[in-house]
Amino acid sequence: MSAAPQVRGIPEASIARLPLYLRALQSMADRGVTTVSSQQLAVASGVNSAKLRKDLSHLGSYGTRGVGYEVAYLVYQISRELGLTQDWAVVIVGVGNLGRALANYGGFASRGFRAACLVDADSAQVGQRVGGLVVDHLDDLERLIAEHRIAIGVITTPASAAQRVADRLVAAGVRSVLNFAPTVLTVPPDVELRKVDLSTELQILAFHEQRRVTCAADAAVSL
Amino acid sequence: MSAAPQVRGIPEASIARLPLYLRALQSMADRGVTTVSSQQLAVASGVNSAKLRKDLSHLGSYGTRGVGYEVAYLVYQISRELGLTQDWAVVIVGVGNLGRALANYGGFASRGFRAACLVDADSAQVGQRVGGLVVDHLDDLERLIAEHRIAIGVITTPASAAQRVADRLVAAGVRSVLNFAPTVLTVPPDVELRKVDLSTELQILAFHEQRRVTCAADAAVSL
DNA sequence: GCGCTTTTGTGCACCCGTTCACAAACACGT
DNA sequence: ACGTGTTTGTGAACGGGTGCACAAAAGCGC
Repeated sequence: MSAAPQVRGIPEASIARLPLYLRALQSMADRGVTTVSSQQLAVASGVNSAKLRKDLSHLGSYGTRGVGYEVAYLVYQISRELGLTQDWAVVIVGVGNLGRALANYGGFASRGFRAACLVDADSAQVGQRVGGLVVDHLDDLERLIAEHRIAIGVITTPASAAQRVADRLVAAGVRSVLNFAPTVLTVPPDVELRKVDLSTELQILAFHEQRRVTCAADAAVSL
Repeated sequence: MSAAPQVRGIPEASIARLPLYLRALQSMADRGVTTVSSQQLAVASGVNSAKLRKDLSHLGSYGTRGVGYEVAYLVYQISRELGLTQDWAVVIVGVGNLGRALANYGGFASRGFRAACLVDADSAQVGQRVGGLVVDHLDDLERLIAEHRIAIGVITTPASAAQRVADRLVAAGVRSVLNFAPTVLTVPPDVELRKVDLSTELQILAFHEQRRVTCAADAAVSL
């Protein structure tokens, strides 16, 4: 196991950017590009080139000075680092509009993820076909997680149900949760929880938008 | 204009947490809570209490020492700071699964946002009713933005179309963009761009999940 | 009016992440 | 074989954010 230099030392911020680099690299590979410099890849990823080099250096010295990086090799190394060389089975809990959108989302399968189960608490939804899958009932969550070896849980329920669902996912052994419900979830420290929050993003935009008009008004007054 | 203490000095990280506090506060208000301490609100928001106090102090001294904060007043102040006392008109570009989900999402209207327009490049979609709105054609984007006084653009198109859409939004005067397409967008520096990226979030989870099994394997070897 | 308790607001030290700038390393032409 | 030009990898300075710990302030009971 000497292949891993310092596996545990990669900063979280670098990890969050690796998917970005990977996407840019795959796009380049599709266009037949075989070699790329840190400068080019940085522009394509929208980051600083020094930052990019430092990020890549965390997974090893895979570049050649005076030349750059070999695209295919870098794709492989990043994929391996992110654990995308295997398929991860995902359960989507909550078959509302968003759950349906995710189930139909093509980006899953192409990137190492597979929507293995869809569950909902509403019996009227159970049995429906959504994105090539049949909706199961929430009651069977634990059984489905065990049978399909689910590693990742995605919560697209209303906020009121999200914490209960999270608790059940964790109790059933899921240790990676992606939450779309607009609420704060509490999970044990060994569970990785990430959240995607639409209205928060919009509110941040609204702040900047309002600050703009406020500043404009202030400037008008001071003229 | 002496009401604004230091409008321009609020750190971005604090802004990003204000929506979180606001949600917790509104939930408390609904339950009839009138006063809250920084400790309580911090727990409800999942943050450190000192951080919360520092965040709130950026908008003024709205607390009472020995007592805490008045919920209703804090809701008002945060809403005002975030610019949620007015309604923001939003255009959703791209009526795929995700665009539909957003158009039907109830969380918009309740939080100061209004999906004013839906547009799509596909003529087959135009004229359909989605979430109480009729889909317009992408060709009319500029006219719709002007007529509806659109301030915020949401991009839910395929990645290949996203940059062109962003360019048109910006050219039509939109300066706040929320991008769901899995691609890096380039906009002028005075445009506020935020992104929500599903597959990136999943890939970050996959990294931690894989690291877990790697560590477990390493531990097994060293035993 | 006064001391006691509670809670805010904040100075300070620490840590993580970013960016600059440069030496080491490699390819390539001659 | 050797100099030249290019690009990586990284040391070091910098900046922003976080959390501790405490003084200042407000309410409350007596």
